Amino acid sequence: MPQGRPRGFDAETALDRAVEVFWRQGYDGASLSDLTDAMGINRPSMYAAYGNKEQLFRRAVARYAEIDMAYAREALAQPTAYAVIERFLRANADALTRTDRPAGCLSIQGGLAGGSAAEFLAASRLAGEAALADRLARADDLPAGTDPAALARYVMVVSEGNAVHAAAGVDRAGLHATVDIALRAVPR
Amino acid sequence: MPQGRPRGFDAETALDRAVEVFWRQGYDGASLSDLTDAMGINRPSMYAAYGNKEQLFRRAVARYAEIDMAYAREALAQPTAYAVIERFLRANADALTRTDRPAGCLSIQGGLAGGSAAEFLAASRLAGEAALADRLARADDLPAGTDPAALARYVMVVSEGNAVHAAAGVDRAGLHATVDIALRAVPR
DNA sequence: TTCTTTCTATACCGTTCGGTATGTAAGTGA
DNA sequence: TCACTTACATACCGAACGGTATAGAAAGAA
Repeated sequence: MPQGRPRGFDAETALDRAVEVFWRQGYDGASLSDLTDAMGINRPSMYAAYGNKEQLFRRAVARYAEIDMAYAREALAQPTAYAVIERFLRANADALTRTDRPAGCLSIQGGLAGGSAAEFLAASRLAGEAALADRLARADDLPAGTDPAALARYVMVVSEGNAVHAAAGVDRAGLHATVDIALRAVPR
Repeated sequence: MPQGRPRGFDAETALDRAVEVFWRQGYDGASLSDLTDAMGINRPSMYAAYGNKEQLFRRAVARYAEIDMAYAREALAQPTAYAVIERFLRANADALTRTDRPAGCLSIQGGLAGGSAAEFLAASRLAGEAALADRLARADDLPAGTDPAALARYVMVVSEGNAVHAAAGVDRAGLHATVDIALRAVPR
């Protein structure tokens, strides 16, 4: 059977551009024209390749998790609970203030109020929190009586608060100063 | 000079309804129809009374700060730095999970990505942070070497992270458990 | 009552939204 | 070379957006 004309753009490269637009403008704030302009393709190509705006967003979030949140998986591989948390919060502070990326993080900037995008992002954040709680529960170096789920939630709260601050323009040193204080609450 | 027909609604009551809509749906997510329906007025009355959507939002944020963030001013009046912080974070956790109000806080739900609403909210949050930093700088019970601005930023990070969590459905006990941990980082 | 002023109601404005129909260009397999 | 399949480009769709023109209704002052 004939193959047909091949696609004239790279789907992953175009997705990377979409990530940036959603990151900077949020799900609702990113119009199809904004997206397709940045992706260098036109509307029907986007619909053919990704489905619709919401599916494009989900793909963008998955790509973001794979690329821009790789540091989180590295942090989970640290040997002690304290090292996991410190590494996560430090790398998070750096990721929130990369000069070649929008400030803050896609999960927060994408949208918090109403809509399916907000629900999807909230669920994925809580999944990350659960993964951290699992890792902390498996650590053998936490003091007896430490609640791994509560500690994981605290760490995520700090990272989300830092994301809000980064989006408001607080610089890298400011975020790390917050991490300095936050780490004092972590048992070791 | 003649007075003209008096307004048929109470401007503050209508504003309270607008606060709820913005809180639940965000600035962009709240359409004029959503707003005027909830306020019980029609479009021209809204424009005559408040100016336009953005000015209505600013009035709503001011009203929110006056009513729903009164706890913050009470917290600043506590006698010691530690008491100020503990009271603020506890009352914040309660405010984020009131059953008669949307979950989370208007300042975060209103919008974080792009647009003048996000900038306005970010500036008002930083103003609150500055007020807390001022109060902490005036405290005489903080250990020498404590940076009041950094500590204030940490406290705001925790409150913002908790707001994100509350919007994602975490309950009051969960937020207070985070505050339990967060307070361990506060010098006393 | 009459005049003046302001509020209210309806209907509408141009623009932008997410999404799609349609015709044409560009490749592959026979 | 020809048939076939798929991608691309343009132009368009109905709906919803923020905002407003216009006309009628209601109150106080004279």
